[in-house]
Amino acid sequence: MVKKVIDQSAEEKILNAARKVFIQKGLDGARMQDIADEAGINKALLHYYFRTKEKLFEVIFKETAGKMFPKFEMILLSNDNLFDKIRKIIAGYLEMVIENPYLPLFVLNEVNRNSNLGLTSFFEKQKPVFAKKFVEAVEKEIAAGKIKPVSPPQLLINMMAMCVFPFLAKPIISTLWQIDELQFKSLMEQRKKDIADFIINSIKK
Amino acid sequence: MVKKVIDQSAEEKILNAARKVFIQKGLDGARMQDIADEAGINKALLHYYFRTKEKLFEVIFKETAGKMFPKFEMILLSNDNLFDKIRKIIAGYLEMVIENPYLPLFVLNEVNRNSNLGLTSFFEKQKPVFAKKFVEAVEKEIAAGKIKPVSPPQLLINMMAMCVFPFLAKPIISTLWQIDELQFKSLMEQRKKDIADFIINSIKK
DNA sequence: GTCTATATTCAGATAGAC
DNA sequence: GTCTATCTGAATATAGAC
Repeated sequence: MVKKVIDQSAEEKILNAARKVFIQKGLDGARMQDIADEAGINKALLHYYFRTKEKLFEVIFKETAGKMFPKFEMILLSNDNLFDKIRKIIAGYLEMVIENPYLPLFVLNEVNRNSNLGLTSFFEKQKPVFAKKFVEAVEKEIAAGKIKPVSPPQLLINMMAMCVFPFLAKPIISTLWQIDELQFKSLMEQRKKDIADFIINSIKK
Repeated sequence: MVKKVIDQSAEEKILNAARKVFIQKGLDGARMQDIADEAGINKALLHYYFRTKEKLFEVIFKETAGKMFPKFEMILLSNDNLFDKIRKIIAGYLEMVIENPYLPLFVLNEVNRNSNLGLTSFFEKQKPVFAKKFVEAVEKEIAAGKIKPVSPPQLLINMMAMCVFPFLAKPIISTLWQIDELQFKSLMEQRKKDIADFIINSIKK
């Protein structure tokens, strides 16, 4: 049987709807009815495909969390110097967050939940590869006397913080500086360069 | 009638319990039964004092959000130079977050909610005083040629980001770097100095 | 003011026809 | 596979005794 490409299968419709609703409202705030409405089908079908709300959520979460740790290994393995690596990581990461502004709060909420959905294991898989390479890259430059002796974990935390935080605090920032949607977006675009400069200025000798 | 000081009034017990439960689980995740249990009283009394769950939540939220914008005016009005002001703001802010590690996620969640509890107005009250003084302090130093020409909003975002973000991402950080509760705490203590240095290194000429 | 018992509403999940 | 109708449990909220 030929697969239709124009309209989505029920399962795809559900996943798209669930993604939208869960990311906006979180696990507790989301309603199966909301998801069904969004998908244009009925509640029963959600359970037919995914059995329970938690299982459906888990699918969405795992898929989503994957986006938060993009393919940095490639950049870290490249021949670029550290500063260029940092620029590329920040640009790529900020790009992703600009396109998925609700993603950070969604992931952070779930990660801070008590009853963990086995995502600790998810991040543990990423750890050895990524963290180790990052530490190596930084320590090499320190040893070479190119940058100040900074703690690699602190540096990485700062990079992530500056990319992600403004999207978490968007309502506060918009109110505080009296800016609208468009101005906020241009502020974020501007950050692509600003953050990298900020970081590099701070660590270069 | 003499007021007892040893044990709290029912209302105080409720507020303490509600604070704890709401901050940990959020509005949607919290259960009135949890709050009643925590307070050592029964559900009916919650409604007697606060009518609805939403009203109780609102009380807790407003009280809590107040802590997030501490008394920076005092520091900004002081005779310290900008670098010392920055050091003091960061130290004070980080201190507060270390003592209330669940507070940032709680506040950011509510602030990002659609059906706002009138907290936009809350932040609007703080805006003119704080933001204006901060801009003035930064622009003065730029004009004097003491620091590089940085955007004050971006600078403030960066400061807040570096203070708050590690507590939002604590589970990720702990897993990524394989550290326990104690090590995390000492990492955060270390940040008090690190962040200020990081910022100042980045903007000084 | 504080409790027990109960009403009410709502949401997740299932049964069963088509 | 997809629907309507329904069950079941849970959570907010109220009634009413003490």
